Amino acid sequence: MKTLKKQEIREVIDELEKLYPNAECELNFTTPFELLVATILSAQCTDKRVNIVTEKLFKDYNTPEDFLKLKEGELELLIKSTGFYRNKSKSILGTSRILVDKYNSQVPDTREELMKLPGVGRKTANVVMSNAFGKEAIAVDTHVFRVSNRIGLANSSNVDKTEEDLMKNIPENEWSKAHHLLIFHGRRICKARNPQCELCPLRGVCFYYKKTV
DNA sequence: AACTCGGGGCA
DNA sequence: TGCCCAGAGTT
Repeated sequence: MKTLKKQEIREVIDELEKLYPNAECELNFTTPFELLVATILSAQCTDKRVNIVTEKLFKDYNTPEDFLKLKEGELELLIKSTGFYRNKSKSILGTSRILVDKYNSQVPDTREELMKLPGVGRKTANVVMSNAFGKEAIAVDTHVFRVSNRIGLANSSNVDKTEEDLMKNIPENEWSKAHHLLIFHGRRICKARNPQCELCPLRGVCFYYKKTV
């Protein structure tokens, strides 16, 4: 596998934008803190189920102070259907504690500070920076990783280097947009199993398609 | 690099 | 019933 040429990369982004003109974050939130909580909950869970949980959860709890009123076990019950609920409950409460104690209950907007919060890795930090603070970032989840390496926007076996490849190959003012386009494509056509290559406009340049033909 | 956490939707 | 889902922490 190699990576595409610059002109091909331009065409890929344009094609994906035509295919998904409304690609955007599908998690429901009204504040950076709500997005941070929703993104922690979204690990190995569909965003639809996260939205079902947060729709009720955020009615009663939408600030770090609110969540600190809950015991770990109480929060576990509220978020149970998102899976990994023990880890997520610890992460949300630990993060809430730090925000109240050190950040005046505000969510920091730098990757370094976000990644110090329990349960916040590079992917979650990038999602928050991009969708809550308008900073350009490429959050590499399973979809972005798979699709970009199949097509040839990246050529790497780990997510950190995939992010480096993407930042190198994609203009900085399009990082956040590209992130959403790759997720939409991964969920609808370039699926992990049985990808719908016959529906994909990127067949002409895609390394994965060339390999499977 | 491999392992663990996990309930719910869907075939 | 088996497989999979907008990851992160530990060993």
